[in-house]
This record gives sequence, C-alpha cells and structure tokens, in this order.
Amino acid sequence: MEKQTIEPRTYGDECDGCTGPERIEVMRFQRAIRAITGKWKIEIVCSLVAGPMRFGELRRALPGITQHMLTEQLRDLARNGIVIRTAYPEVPPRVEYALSQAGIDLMPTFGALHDWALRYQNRLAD
Amino acid sequence: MEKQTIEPRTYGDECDGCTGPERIEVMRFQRAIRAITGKWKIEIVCSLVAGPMRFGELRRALPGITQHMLTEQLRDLARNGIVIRTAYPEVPPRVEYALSQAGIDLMPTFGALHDWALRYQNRLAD
DNA sequence: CTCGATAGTCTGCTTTTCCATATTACCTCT
DNA sequence: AGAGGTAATATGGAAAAGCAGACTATCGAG
Repeated sequence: MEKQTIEPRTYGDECDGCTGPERIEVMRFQRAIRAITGKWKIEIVCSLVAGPMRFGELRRALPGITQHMLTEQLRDLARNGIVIRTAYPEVPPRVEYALSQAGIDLMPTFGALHDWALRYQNRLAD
Repeated sequence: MEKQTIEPRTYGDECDGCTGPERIEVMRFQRAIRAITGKWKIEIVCSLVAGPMRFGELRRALPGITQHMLTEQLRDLARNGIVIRTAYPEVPPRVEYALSQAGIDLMPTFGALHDWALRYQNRLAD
C-alpha cells in the first residue's frame, strides 16, 4: 500500500513552508498550552496567587503530590518564566517560589477559560 | 524510611474533604484544559472556525496528521461537545464536522491565551 | 472485475508523562 | 553522636499519548 502520511509542514521561526500568517500562531499557542499543562501546574499557580511560598509549604498545600513531581513541575514553570525561583544560601536551605508578571497576567485567561468550563460543564466528559 | 506521600485529597462532586470552594474549581478547570490538550486539537478547532469540514478535507488541511490521530482527536472533541459530528448515510460515506456553540465560545479564550503567549513568547521555552 | 475514494478500525511500537521509593548534603538541636 | 528538617537527585517502573502501517466495507467508474 502507498504511504498514507503526508510530509508534515515545517513550522520554523522563519515560517518556511507556511501557507499563511495564521499558521505560526498555532505553534505559539501550543507552546503556551504546553507551558501550563501538567498534572499539577494549574494547582501550583493557583496556590501561588496568594503570594510567594516555600517548597515545603507548597508540598503541604498540595496533598498527594510527590517531591519529585513538585520539583519537576516547578522547574518547568520556572523554565517558562511563569514562576520565579529564589534560593537563599542559608542552612537549612530555603527556596521560595513566586509568580512572575507573566504568571500574574495568566490569571485573567484562566478566568475566561474557567467561565467557559462553568457554562458548558455538563457537556464536558470525565 | 517513612512513607513520604500524603493521602491525596478526594475531589468528588460532593466535594468531600475539600478545604474550600476554590478547590472544586481547579478540577473543573483541569477538565477544560484536558478537553483542549492533545497534539492536534487546537489546529482542528482553528480549522473548523471557517466552517464545517469533511473528514478528508480536515486531513488534507492538517499535513502530517495520521488518519488514526484525526479520528481519535475528533472523537475526543465530539465527546466534550466542542465539535459536532454528522454522518450522512450515503455512499461513499460522508461525515462532516462542525464547531458547536461551545466550540465557538471557546475562541475568545483562545484569543486571550494567544495574546498572553504573544506578550511573553520570548520567555517561553522550546 | 479491478481500481479508487471515503471514513474509518486494529495491531504493534516508541516516546512522554506520571509515580513511588531511596538517597544525598547540609546544618541545628539535643 | 544521632535525630530531624530542607530541597533536591537518582532509579526504576507503570500508564498514557503519539505514531506508522496494514486492513475493512461500500459503491461507482472504467
């Protein structure tokens, strides 16, 4: 049989092979989505809205999360500039996490999506 | 060593064990996020904004997607009430996909998130 | 009768995500 | 000297997501 897949479009920054300006937008969008998906990211960000928190404080605020997951998710959020990690060279070590401006600015869009979810929750599966 | 994990909070509909009203909200939010995450969901929805499309039409509009992925993602979007699947009992079979009202109402929040991504794109990784 | 088009399903594989447990390094307190 | 708290790493495995390729059923065109 013939190969069924079509060569995927390249979505480079120079937009090589793009069919239109709306194409690159989708890619940017996907990056934003990926920055906030992850089993605990939303909860972490929502916890940090109230103010900066220490690692152990967050751990206690999110029952069920493992240390591993928490460090991983925080690292990812920091990598995407959503939270800011501040390590104080004290002993015992103290590390604080806070929302960046990007993280704070994320909240209104969270609100919008939440309103949407509220309106159509009866149709949402699982 | 002692067990380090704490018993996870239960997020049942009756909110058993909830510490506050904001808890259940996170869960609803997560459902909304999950409804739109998936490698092709955004692109599919964006394609359908212009109007209803047939299966093969979508396949051609999304180079690189496999039939399997497309059916799977469409099925999931339909399950969450974001797209509407209409099969015409003709031969050869014809199946059309269109955005539901929920899908259309999703677009403003997409816009908000996209604006956010645009503003902070330089900090977003990968 | 074979070919192509349509809209799928089924099978097996790889990659990513998620999760639990163990271990580390440092210092303070007792 | 030993326990305890803090923030991580390391390791190993299970579950979910993603992917390619083969296969199906139906009908009309040639």
